[in-house]
Amino acid sequence: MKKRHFDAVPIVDELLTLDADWRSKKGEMESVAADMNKISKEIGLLFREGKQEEANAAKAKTGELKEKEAILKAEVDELEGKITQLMYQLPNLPNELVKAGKSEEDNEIIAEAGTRRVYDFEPLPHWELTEKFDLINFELGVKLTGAGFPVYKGKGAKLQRALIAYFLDEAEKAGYEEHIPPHVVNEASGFGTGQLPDKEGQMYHITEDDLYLIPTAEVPLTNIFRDVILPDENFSIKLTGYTPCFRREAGSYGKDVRGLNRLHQFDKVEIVRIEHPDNSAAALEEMMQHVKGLLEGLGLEYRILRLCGGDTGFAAAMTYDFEVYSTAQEKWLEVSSVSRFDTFQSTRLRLRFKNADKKTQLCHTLNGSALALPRIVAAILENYQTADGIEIPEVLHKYTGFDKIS
RNA sequence: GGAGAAAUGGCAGAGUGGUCGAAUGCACUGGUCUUGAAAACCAGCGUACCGAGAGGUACCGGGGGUUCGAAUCCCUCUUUCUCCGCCA
Repeated sequence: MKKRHFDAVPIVDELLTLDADWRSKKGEMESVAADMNKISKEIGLLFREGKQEEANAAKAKTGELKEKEAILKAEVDELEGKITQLMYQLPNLPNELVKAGKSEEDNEIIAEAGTRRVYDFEPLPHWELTEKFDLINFELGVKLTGAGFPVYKGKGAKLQRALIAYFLDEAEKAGYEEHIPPHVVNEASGFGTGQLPDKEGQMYHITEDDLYLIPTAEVPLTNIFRDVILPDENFSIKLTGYTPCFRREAGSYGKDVRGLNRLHQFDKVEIVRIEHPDNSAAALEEMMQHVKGLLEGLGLEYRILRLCGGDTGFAAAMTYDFEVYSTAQEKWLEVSSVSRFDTFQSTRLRLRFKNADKKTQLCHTLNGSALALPRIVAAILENYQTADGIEIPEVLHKYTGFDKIS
């Protein structure tokens, strides 16, 4: 927890106190309940035997017990509520590989690949390219909705669709089963994957129906397995799905949000895995290889970061970020985030399996973007630009039907 | 949106105030029998929590209520089905 710069000690101390209190109160309550049940049964017997007077005498005794039980129950409920509240405030325990650190400056770069594009002309940033070739209209999005909701047009739209198809096909080849989930979820789903209550303000909330627009397909895909007990320990569940993602992202500003760098609505193909705890590390590795494969397929220069404690999300035990280099903006853009959650989500989801001893045990969950579109589009436009147009990476040709934008 | 019906264990399906955590069938697990299998027969077979254990508590869609006692009665929400309306 220290790695996160999160002081868990006061919360844990309070939890321990509350828990001890809860145990004793609960024991007391249950013994009162047991007495009540016993008396009720006796009354039933007396009535059947026609002993009205004795039964009524027994009834008289219950009043006090009943009252006592009600008081104890209220106390137990209150303690349970407090305990749950506190537990929700505790982030996941970072994996041993995760280094301590405060912010993104402390993240470790663990791999770099690809070659830097050099230009014999002055490269344009993607927001100028999209305008020049009429691929994405940001102003139109403002008119229809607001900032951060661009309108993709013509070859821009086609490129978008091609990338989605490419990512989904690759995911399918890697054994992930495609799903098209709802784009709106209920509160229970938000809690299941840990967006609630931690990221309450990040999601669009439809108050009238108490539903949330999904910030990622992770939420509906993983919640498919909420309240599920897998029958045995021989499982490895791999899901994928394309969805739009909606994020309020309050408080961001400046050049970081220019163009496609940060949007309120964007497209993403997500991969999700439900794994046996012993297989969690291997699954994470496989997912990394998968994402690498996509980036190499697209011919983009990228690097992989292992996030430090402070930058790792609340729910994750370990996260690897993939960034592609934008030559025109001269900066790294995050295009994927692959995380293992260990039992953090499965605890909230009540997602378990029956182990060899027939005991229920919590599964591990993992997920990753494979990939998030807008910044990939930005990188492709910028890195594949020529003096008079934009080339399309080879792997996309069969999806776009064209190999050049001009 | 309007009218009606329903929600019980993995599934099917009894149960309308007390001995019901819940009949029965199927499925499943173990055993007998068999060279093996099937069939038949016998036994077992929900989940969570508290407790060292004995045991206890809670759960019959969710929440609340009536009662000494609720699967059963009342209120409410959700979901499903049927009919009507509307609709891509």
